[in-house]
Amino acid sequence: MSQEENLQPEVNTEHQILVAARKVFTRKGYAAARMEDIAKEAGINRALLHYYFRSKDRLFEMVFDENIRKFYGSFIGILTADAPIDIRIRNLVSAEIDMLLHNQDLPLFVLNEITRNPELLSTRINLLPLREFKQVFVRVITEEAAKGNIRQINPLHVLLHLMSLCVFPFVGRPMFVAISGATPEQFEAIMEERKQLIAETLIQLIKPR
Amino acid sequence: MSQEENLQPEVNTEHQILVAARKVFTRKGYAAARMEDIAKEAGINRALLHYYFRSKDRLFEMVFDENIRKFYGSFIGILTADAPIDIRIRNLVSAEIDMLLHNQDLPLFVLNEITRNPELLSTRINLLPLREFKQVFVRVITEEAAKGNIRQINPLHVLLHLMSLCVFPFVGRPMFVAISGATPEQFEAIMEERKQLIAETLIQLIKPR
DNA sequence: CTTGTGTTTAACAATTTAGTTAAACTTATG
DNA sequence: CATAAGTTTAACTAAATTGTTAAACACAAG
Repeated sequence: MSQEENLQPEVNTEHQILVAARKVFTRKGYAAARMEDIAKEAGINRALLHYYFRSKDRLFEMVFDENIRKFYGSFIGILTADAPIDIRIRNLVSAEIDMLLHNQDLPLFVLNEITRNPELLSTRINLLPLREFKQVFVRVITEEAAKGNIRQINPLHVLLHLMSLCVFPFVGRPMFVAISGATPEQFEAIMEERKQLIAETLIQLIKPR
Repeated sequence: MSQEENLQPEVNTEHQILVAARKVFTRKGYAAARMEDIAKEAGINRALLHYYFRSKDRLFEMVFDENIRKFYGSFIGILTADAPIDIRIRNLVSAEIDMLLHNQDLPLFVLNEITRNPELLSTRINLLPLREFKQVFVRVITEEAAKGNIRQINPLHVLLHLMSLCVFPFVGRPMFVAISGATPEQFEAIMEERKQLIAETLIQLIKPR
């Protein structure tokens, strides 16, 4: 029949395993993640895990690829949109923080795995889109500076400001929660507030002097 | 004789082990650190490691305590000094980045271990000085705002800006290096530049509107 | 020289974990 | 029903790792 093939791709076992693996790997990191944890999370047993995916490394590879794409995925499009630079910055910050609010474990996972194993970036294709984003970013900042819309400034500083302000709160979240006593809801509210604050900070940073 | 006791505390084995453990744990994290690695780094063998420190956990505990103290240690003093607020901010940022340049693996280690095991903060004494720093910070910002030296702003936002801008580059360093191609020397130079940029950003953030 | 502390060597036990395998069971489909 | 793919159970291997132990060794101090 014409509807034979997978009406609900979410409920086949292979996909369930991938979802479970992403959750476990992203939360605990490669070293601390146990195949048993993933099996339990997926509601199956270890034997079936290896039946679908040969090894822990293969599973991790897929999760890492997906996660690193997600990590910078939200950045790329907005930057080259047809809008004034400060609008683009507002949209960029907002999109990035929205993505991070939905994937709070993502940054620590990505930064961790890259630190422990830099070849994840250098040997794989993973680096290319990241490089491309950086080039687009540098070009945009340089062009806007040439037009006089913003001041002359090393684009890498702007990039570091952007990444720092958006990403760090999610990496430092447990420490922030410990010292501030914020609940998850309060943390989320603070990050919503920060969207504006961060955008204003960045606009202030690049404003002609 | 009067000079019998330890003229060079750096060369006794116990201290050598602690230095080695700090290096290995801080670089690789608890889960990935091997007792064998620590022994090799200290130039001894595993048996002697257990002769001095009963277990991996005990060793880790000491390293963690030392590291978390170092992590916020540089913050505390400067904040209450007798100087205009923007001078204090400049000094704070400068001291913090200097500390991080000398302990580049520190932030990822601390944030990682706290994330994987939040009780490290909640059950131990470790949280107290951190809380104290936060209280001092909030008080200083609030007082300065009351005096009209700075604008009304949630001190937690200022704290997050400060931590984000200072700490993140060291957590994201491998990714930054991968996309920018910066050498270690260039990275260090960029961070030196950023001292001023970050201080200006923070001053701009709290400036009366 | 003797003694005790620090140290190495080497072997060992215990535990955890990844990965494999064979057999049995389930279930949808022809 | 018969078959095949999916799944479970249970046992297993192999490797890595922490921690222990006994014996020998080095060496400084009495």
